[in-house]
Amino acid sequence: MIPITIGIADDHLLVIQGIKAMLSKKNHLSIVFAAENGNSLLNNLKIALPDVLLLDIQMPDMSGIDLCQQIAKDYPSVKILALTNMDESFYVKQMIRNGAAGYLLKNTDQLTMINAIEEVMMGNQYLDKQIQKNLMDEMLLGKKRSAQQVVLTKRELEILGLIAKEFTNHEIAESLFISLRTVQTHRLNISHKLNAKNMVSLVKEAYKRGLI
Amino acid sequence: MIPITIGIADDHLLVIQGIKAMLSKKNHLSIVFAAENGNSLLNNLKIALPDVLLLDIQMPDMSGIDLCQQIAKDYPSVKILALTNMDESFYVKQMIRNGAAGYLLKNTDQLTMINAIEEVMMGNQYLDKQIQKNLMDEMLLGKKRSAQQVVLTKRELEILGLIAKEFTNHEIAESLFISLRTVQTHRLNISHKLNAKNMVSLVKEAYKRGLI
DNA sequence: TTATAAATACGTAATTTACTTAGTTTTAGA
DNA sequence: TCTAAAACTAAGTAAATTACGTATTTATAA
Repeated sequence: MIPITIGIADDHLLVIQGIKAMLSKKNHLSIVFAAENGNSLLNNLKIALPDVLLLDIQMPDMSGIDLCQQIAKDYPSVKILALTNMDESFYVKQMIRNGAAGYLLKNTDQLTMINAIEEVMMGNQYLDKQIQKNLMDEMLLGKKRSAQQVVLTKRELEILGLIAKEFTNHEIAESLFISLRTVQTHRLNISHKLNAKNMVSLVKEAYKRGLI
Repeated sequence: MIPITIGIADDHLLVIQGIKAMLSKKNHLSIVFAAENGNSLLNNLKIALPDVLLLDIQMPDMSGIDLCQQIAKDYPSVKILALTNMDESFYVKQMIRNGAAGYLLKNTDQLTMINAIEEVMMGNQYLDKQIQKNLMDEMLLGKKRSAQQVVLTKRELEILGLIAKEFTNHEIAESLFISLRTVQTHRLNISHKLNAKNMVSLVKEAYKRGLI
């Protein structure tokens, strides 16, 4: 078996320890670093590039989704394997689009994780079984297409985030240095994109997207 | 050091592995079981009672809060140490009220965890440092008298539920056969009770109360 | 029986939202 | 590099919602 170097990025020490424990029995897998936040991750990458990076989506200082995009661009040789609790297809798509080679859920077991690592190492894509099923269902049943695959622009997402923080339109306008009307327009556009009837839908969406 | 037996309940294998890894270096700590769901936990307890139980709040089949209450009642000798991501005071209070001996956050480190285990084993209460600070702040600053302390009337709760279901005030009025103005009054009263600035707070509250 | 809380209801003013149209700046692709 | 599309910005007007004060009728507990 070819040796594989692995980097870990997760804000929970417990999870890092768990990963180490799961992988420690395999001699061909070696962990070269474990970062507890986005910044530390970027610093570690400057020093040593792993073959595979296990990347959590929720990090204290920056979004794993953004990190993924940046790392895929700056270090294309690194295979990124998303490792997270979020099983919503929205996140999966977002990560894959941003260059992730695979998507693993945190309730995974040892064999699955090692398998996933080896798959992405070989250049294949790896998706968690449950995730695959969800995506399939969504496709075939054409179920809820709306909410999740709607792409909000950066600005819209920013404003949705502030709405979720209980900012009034006026406060949003002030904090972004734009006109109240512009905020209203953005908000309305978001509502339309999400097919939202009122604020409640927006807040629910904000929850789904981890803005709350 | 006195030997301590430990049970683990967490739906993430990774976290279980992490805990095991963190505790394995200590000879006086022995893990007697690790359950991945509430049912399995209850079964394990029938076989072997640990001194300390590390209990996650989020479980696939049942709520850790309910589990805590049940276990504290059925097995009062077991010291329950909540181990979770939820740092909201609502959960902390709920767990402590339901018989938990301590509350630990998942971003904990090895020393803290072992310390917490030993504290609750000795009959003391253990609260995560950050949690302690939050609770203190809440008390001293009298900030938000914290969700659950506010008592909503049956009607108010009913209306909050409908708001959360994206009903407009008009629709609520129709479905409850009351005047629009009455709905408005109820909504306003709820907002006041919750110290809510706008709909967003209401929806968040609805989430907290499990109405969504 | 009498306070007390809950549910009901309205008037008015202020704020927010819906819908439309449109100018300017970025971004991405040919 | 140039151009078309997308994103961001902004506003007019009408409709809906919300804030706040006030008030009546039930239940309910002291």
